[in-house]
Amino acid sequence: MDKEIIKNRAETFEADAMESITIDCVIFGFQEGSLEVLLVKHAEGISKGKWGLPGGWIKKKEGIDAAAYRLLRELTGLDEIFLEQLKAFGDPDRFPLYRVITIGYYALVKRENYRIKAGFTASEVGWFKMKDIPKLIYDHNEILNYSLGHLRNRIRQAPIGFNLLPEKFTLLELMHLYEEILGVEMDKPNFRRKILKMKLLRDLNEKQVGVSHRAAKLYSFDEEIYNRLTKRGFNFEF
Amino acid sequence: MDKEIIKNRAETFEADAMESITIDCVIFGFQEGSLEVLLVKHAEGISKGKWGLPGGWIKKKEGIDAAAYRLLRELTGLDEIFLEQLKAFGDPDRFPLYRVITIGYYALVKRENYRIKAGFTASEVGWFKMKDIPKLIYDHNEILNYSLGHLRNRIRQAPIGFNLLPEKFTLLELMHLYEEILGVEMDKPNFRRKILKMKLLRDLNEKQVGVSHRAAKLYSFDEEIYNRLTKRGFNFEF
DNA sequence: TAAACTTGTAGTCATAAAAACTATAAGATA
DNA sequence: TATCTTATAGTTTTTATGACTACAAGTTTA
Repeated sequence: MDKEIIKNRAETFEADAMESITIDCVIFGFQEGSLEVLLVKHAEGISKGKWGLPGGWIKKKEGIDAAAYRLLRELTGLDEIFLEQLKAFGDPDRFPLYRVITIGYYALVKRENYRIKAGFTASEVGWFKMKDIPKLIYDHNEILNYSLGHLRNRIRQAPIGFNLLPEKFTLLELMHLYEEILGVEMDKPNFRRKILKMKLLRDLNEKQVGVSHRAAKLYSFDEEIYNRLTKRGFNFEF
Repeated sequence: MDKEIIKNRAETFEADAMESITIDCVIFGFQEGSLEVLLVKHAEGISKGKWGLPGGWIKKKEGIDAAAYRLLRELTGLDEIFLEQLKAFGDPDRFPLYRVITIGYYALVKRENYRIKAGFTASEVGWFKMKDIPKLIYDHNEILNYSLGHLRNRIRQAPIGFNLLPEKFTLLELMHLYEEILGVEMDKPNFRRKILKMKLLRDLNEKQVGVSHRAAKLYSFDEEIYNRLTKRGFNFEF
């Protein structure tokens, strides 16, 4: 997201925002076994018609994390989204018109909750599978690639993958999530054993409904259980 | 490093630099079994007499990594230092006078090579052991704490610890480095076995000299070996 | 010069984790 | 009832790890 675009979108936006520094956000979703990213198509400006990461400006009295949360809320209508900073991207030529440094963030959203906020001014918004990512504006492909690498590391060291799944999920769904993100194949029984031994999941004593085969048990991830375990020295690792 | 400080140091510095955004760098060293950090004491400005991380401004036509390298070179006289970005720190109140976002970096230096560059304008520069870190200016303690956590993760996943050791080192020295940074005790024979099995180190067929006990073999870390292994799917992990 | 001491290096054993695989259970569909 | 699909349980083999013992190679001390 860069200056001119926002300028065209909403002139008032810029007056109380910091100059030369923006936020860009990689929003990951997971659907039907595929990792997807939310992109926006720019309606006007020098990048008209091109796809890019959603982003925006930081207000002068607003922390950078707060700015990222606000942007996400404006775009998706969702609060309480998992969001973390990646790093700053500051190549002097990354934006062609003048110098802008951007701070990259990545978010994980449950697709079941997601809806595009009405009134969003970008001309189009869409989910793209990782293999279908087009050429993006500026250095946004670089930011996206970096975020994927970061996600791969992070998902193995902290239980953040659950943010991409529905509230209730089966062990196989969870495994498919790991397979997709890490790009590996896993063994069902071994995966079950490993994740269950962590005693991290809440067994809901419920089963899938409406599937045309034996229904699997449903589980949920409970932050409290995780915090309790962590205090005792438990260390999530996959 | 924040605006006023630099202003007092060198008026000309600011003219070609970006506004509202700085770089701060955590420089790690390792000596006599202790992890140390390089701090500078500010000579003038509102933080006069207080210790902080070395930092500075980003020139308008300079990439952020390049700016960090330049700063490091100005401060230490060293090129080819291991340097990576941490993340941006952007609390709206982090700097009391006005809004400044800073991008944190961390560097690993070989103390054997290090010398403080003559003519550096900060009144004092010094190495501090982690347990002796004083209260620093602004949010620099937060940046430092974050960098230590990051280093702990990073050193277990990539062979970067070698940047803190002399060119030639013994396995015990390497083990002590890991013990110090990770805050754990390790078993000598087990450590040897694990690191040697990686076939990552170059056996120099040399021994320590001038030690008052049996001399240990010297090894060196060779980037080429590592790259070769990595291509074959090898994954450093400790 | 031998004994004692310090640190380096090699090897063993027990345990735990991971990977590979087999088998069975629980439904749904034909 | 037979057959199909997916869930779940269990076994075996291999590999990594942790704890520990023993010995080697030098230095220092008596």
